[in-house]
Amino acid sequence: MGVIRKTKSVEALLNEFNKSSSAISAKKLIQSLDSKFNKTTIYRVLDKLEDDGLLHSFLGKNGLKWYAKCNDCSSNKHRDLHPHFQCLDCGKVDCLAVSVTLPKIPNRKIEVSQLLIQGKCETCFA
Amino acid sequence: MGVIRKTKSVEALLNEFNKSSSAISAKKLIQSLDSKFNKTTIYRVLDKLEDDGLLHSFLGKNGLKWYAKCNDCSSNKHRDLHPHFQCLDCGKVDCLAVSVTLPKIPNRKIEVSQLLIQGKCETCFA
DNA sequence: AATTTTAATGCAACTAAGTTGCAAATATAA
DNA sequence: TTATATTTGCAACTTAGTTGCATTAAAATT
Repeated sequence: MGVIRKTKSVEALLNEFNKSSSAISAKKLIQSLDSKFNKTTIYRVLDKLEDDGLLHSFLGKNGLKWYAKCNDCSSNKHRDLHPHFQCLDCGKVDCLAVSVTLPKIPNRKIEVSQLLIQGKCETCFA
Repeated sequence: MGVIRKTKSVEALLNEFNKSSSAISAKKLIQSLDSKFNKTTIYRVLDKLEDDGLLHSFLGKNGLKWYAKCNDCSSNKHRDLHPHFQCLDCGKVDCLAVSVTLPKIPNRKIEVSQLLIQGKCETCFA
């Protein structure tokens, strides 16, 4: 969790997340930035940006890793229930600005929780 | 979705799920039954049992695939919000017998949803 | 500004979960 | 008992993500 340096890769990745409000998969980022950076670098920078609270990650369809910008979740240390919606047709993932109340679970300590909702998005739901 | 045959592998796998009420990862099943069946067979039988509504699957930590017996979820076609709890210490996954109400999402068609809660289980939460 | 320290990068090789094609074996139907 | 259809094992493959290490670049120190 060292201080984050202003490198080209950090800049390029943050730029990708500023371009769209959707979540982006690591796979997609590697494809998009293939000519500029090595995939190892991308995985490592994403990791670091998550550690530093600028991004949060979650698993989508097929166990693929997705990242999205943190808006207000940095304050509560990612312990809120952050729902994501993935379209099973086009694959797009959106962060839903909705809060879900967790069930009560006695004798257990909740650290993270993720809710993935899958179906058809506005565009594909004709 | 053909008729399921009473083969040794089907019997062995169902037996594993009858032994414990916890969910079991495909990885674990392959390890347990390594001497008896090929991993390909295990993946295929799990697939089939899920198709036939005897098991349901979801993704746990690191995108690993987990399976659990269907108790009452076969009736509503797996469209209920079925929460799972995974212990980040020992890795165990339990199906929680709690129902969670989904947020309202306009213009989208919800097909599946999964809620994974991670933290420390009763045993590891000392 | 030059040098030292520390972190970031690229590369190649690796790991591991899950998949595929095909021939052989086994279960069910006829 | 024979014919048909499904299941199995095997080996080879796919692919997202990781690791070690030498090199490069950023920031701190002098």
